[in-house]
Amino acid sequence: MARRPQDVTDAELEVLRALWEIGPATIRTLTDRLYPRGGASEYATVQKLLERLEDKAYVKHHTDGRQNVFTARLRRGDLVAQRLRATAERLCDGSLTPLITHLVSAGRLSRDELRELRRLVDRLSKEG
Amino acid sequence: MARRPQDVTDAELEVLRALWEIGPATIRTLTDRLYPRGGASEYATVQKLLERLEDKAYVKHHTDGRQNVFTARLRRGDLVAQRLRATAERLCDGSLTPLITHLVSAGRLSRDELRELRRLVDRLSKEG
DNA sequence: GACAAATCAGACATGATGTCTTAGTTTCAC
DNA sequence: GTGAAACTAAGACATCATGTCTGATTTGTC
Repeated sequence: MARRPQDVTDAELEVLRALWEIGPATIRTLTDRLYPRGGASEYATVQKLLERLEDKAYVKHHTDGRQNVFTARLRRGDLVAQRLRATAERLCDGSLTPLITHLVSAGRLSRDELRELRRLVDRLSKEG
Repeated sequence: MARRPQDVTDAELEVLRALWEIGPATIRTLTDRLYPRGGASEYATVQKLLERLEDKAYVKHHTDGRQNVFTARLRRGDLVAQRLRATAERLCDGSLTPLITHLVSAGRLSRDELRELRRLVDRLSKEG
């Protein structure tokens, strides 16, 4: 049982969320957003988090003039997918169906959401 | 950003899985299953994992004669639910609908699974 | 009592994670 | 060109989760 690092850490996720919301941004912009009234150390923290995210290929950057602009290479949905797959893998032998069943029956869906879901199922049934 | 411990660790999950499969069991039984040809130290490892699981109220035990028998207090589905809720919380502002949509459209469901899902949706629509 | 098996209690190493420091570089205003 | 301000680069650091392991103690059996 070797310990495995988390794919995206809590702090890293906050950075990603910020990038998703405001799009490509500099470290300064991100720092101001994530740590209002933050100083040099918070800046360095964000920098380190971005560096680690870049190591994991979840973020890329290019240089614009004097500063680096960071961009997410991963959409929110991609991360959702990844987490769902991980859960299915470790808990349901890789099958996604139990997740769906659980979500639909316990998800407390509104009437509209149910209608939406039915449309989706109908479409997939026809395609299949 | 304080670091938060994982709710159920990888090694702990292995113990839980074993409990789910074979039902209430002694440390010895679990150790033999999880660490074949394991010795005293592996026994102690399993014991420690069970202790931590019990701290989290995911496992309970009672004494049977001289030995302790451990039982899961959490079903597999409960843990699935918990993880899904956590994912929704951190990635979708708490809403489960995006998870469902993603799973259904990307889940590569078979015809039977789709039929099953449609039945479920129909039933919920009527109830709602 | 002696032996075996189980429990209890806690030490320990490793590494992930969030934070922070320092030094160096670039840019601009005056 | 000098100083200030802003950014980058590189890495140190403390904390603590996690998996593993050791030793002592208890309990039951022959």
